[in-house]
Amino acid sequence: MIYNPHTKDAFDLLMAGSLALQKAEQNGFRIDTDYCTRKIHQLERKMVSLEEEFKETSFFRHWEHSTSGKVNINSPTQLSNYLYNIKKLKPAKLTETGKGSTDEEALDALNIPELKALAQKGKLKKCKDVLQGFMTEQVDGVLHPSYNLHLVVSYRSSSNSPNMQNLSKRDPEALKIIRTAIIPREGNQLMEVDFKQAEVCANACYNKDENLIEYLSDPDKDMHRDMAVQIFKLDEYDKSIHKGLRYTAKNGFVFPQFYGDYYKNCANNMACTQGQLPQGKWKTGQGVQFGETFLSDHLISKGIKSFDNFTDHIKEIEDDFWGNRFPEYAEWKDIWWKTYKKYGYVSFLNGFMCQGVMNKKEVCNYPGQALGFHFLLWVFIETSKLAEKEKLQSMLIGQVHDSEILDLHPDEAEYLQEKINKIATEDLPNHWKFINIPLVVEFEKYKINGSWAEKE
DNA sequence: GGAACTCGCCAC
DNA sequence: AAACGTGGCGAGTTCC
Repeated sequence: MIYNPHTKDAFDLLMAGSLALQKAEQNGFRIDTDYCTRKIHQLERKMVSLEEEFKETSFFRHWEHSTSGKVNINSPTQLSNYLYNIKKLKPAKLTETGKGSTDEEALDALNIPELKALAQKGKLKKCKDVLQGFMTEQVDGVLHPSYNLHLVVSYRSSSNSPNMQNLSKRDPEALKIIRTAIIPREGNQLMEVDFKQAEVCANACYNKDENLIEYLSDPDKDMHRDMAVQIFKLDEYDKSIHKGLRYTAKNGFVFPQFYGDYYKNCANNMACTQGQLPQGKWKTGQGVQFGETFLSDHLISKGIKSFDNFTDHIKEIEDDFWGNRFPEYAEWKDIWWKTYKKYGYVSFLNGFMCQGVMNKKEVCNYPGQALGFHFLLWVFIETSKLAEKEKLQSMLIGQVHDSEILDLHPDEAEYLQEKINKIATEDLPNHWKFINIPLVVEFEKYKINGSWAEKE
């Protein structure tokens, strides 16, 4: 993979970008070191008791008894060997190299209650490791992560020492443990500025799909909602009841499809992993509940009576998705792939290019990933310039692909929100004329003197 | 005794 | 025909 900015504009974006990021690295994230120390000890105590609980199970005693050396309960290799070679259990799934998997999903499928304490200990250990990482990296109570612009094939950024781009957010318990450690400067508050659907917007700039543009331009339209209605055959969408199904449609169908996944994986993920339904024929009272209804009862009432029925249904939806809903997007993928095969490289809208050996999915995914991040990088640079020019007390401290994080002085909140909104929604589309959809940013503020776990 | 690999899991 | 894109990191394990 060879890639380089091949216009001055692209070169300038990376130059200005690295300077703005350097400034943010220098500012850094303030952390509560006393909290980290306390929490690490507390987590260690909980881990010890969970480990003791696990070691009293007959499951563990049998594992120990049937192993020649010393058992390391933290070793996925040893666990895999015990479960699949010694006990001869059938793995629910295999790893990349063809061995029996011991990830959460695979272990859940085995239905061994004794493993629950072990899994819980693993989760706490991950949290502890993050907090310990913070303590290792902090200088006078401040984290100075590195943000890299030169490491990611798709032109996104990466972060390390510590990685501030993968802090827990989905799991509420892990979110609280980890993000309570991140605090603003005295009297300040943390604020995130997020692009709404950055990568989808970026893709629309390339494929110019009429219906996709319509979805992104009309605030009342919502593709994830529409897909939930279609996938689960809802008579009408009720936010208070069907929010979870919308989430499943978004993360189990729309995004995987955009990245190149296919109906079988999507069906399995949505029905089994997220919907909690079994592989075969469905019975009454199975699966996740929404409102008063079980998923199995609802789908059966709509004529989808088994996993195989559901898979056929998702196959039809996939055909409809690319054939009728976003046909120009599908066409763009083919043209884009042909262009790459003809010339051996592809040129991006904002002056970057990539060449080298790539498959179709890579070739079709990189432009959107790059541009989505470059929307943010452009805003980041302008925000940084603004803070310097106006000698603001607020400071940029980090970035997560489509969002920027500020350590905000409350007196400057209103001013900055107005300015950043203008930069993102007016100045940016003015700078890159190929932007063919309205860009939207959302602001999330956290409590004054409160941590990154306490929304305002 | 360290480099390289594998696995699992967090984010977008 | 096959089948999810981009990262970082820790721990365990294997290779040299």
